[in-house]
Amino acid sequence: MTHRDDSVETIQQEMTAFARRARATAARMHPELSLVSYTLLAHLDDQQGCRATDLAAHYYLDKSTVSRQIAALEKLGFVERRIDPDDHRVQVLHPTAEGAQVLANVTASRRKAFHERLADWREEDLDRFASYLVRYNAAQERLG
Amino acid sequence: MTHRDDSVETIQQEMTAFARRARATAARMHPELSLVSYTLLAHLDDQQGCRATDLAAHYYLDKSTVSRQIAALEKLGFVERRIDPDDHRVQVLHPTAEGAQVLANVTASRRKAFHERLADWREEDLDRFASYLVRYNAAQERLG
DNA sequence: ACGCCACGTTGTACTATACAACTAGTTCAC
DNA sequence: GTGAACTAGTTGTATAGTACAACGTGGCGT
Repeated sequence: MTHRDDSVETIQQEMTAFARRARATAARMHPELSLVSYTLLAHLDDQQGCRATDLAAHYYLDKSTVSRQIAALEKLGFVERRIDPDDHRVQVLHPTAEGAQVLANVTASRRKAFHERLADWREEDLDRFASYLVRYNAAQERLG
Repeated sequence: MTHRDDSVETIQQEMTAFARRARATAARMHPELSLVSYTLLAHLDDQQGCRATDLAAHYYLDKSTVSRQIAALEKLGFVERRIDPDDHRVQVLHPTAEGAQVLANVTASRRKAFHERLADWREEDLDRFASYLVRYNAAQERLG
């Protein structure tokens, strides 16, 4: 095995280990908003509202999955639907004031946890790590 | 927001994006062995056998979860149990020949996919990326 | 106007997971 | 040596997240 193989092996193992744990960790830290709901709600907030179909496309989720996730978020009062007046099939989804508030709290607390984990990293390393992740994810998206 | 904040934000987003997709991607590529079964089987192979309890501890899974995963792997003929003669509560788990074979195939194919994704990276970058991931995961383990 | 497409919901099924209650073996204190 | 406390693993039950297929409804092109 070359050194290159070793590195690839490690990346594979560590990414896998991370993936296995992420959901559970997120659930433990934020019982009020799962990793998925958080991601969807954050996207709505970021995009200033969008359609369920857009969420599904963006996150490679089935539309039925998104539909149920949104239904749950609506039931919690975190999301509201606005029927598009120009096309009555379309619902534009927006965070409610309460949803935005909860999102802000969870975001702050997640950010804090990440900062703790990365506290003793040099800025230069953080920078490189961030760009490697972006590059890696882009490649995964491109190659399936 | 400082540059440091930016980097942390990016790392957070990209790690989250990755986590969301990993399971589905793994399932699509290897329907015969889910991400979890793969991980457990690989650990057995690596450790030359171990107990269910060890798997649970190592992967932060409930023992019931491991019990069912192992039951499934046994049903597929990929794992066998050997009762510890010194302690009849204990089952030492081992991959079967067939299990080892399937594991080898999946490992090879996963490795290939990772190599493709990382094909155009310089060795130096791979090396750094690998060590960043190890460092990150260790920190997460330490801090919950 | 008819047929097709787009958006979303609902029925169904499956996987991964946790927690609690349980069985069965082991060890230790006395 | 016997009973209490512990450990390993299984099973019952519940929940979340997900996909696929069938469906209803609304809009659009010819």
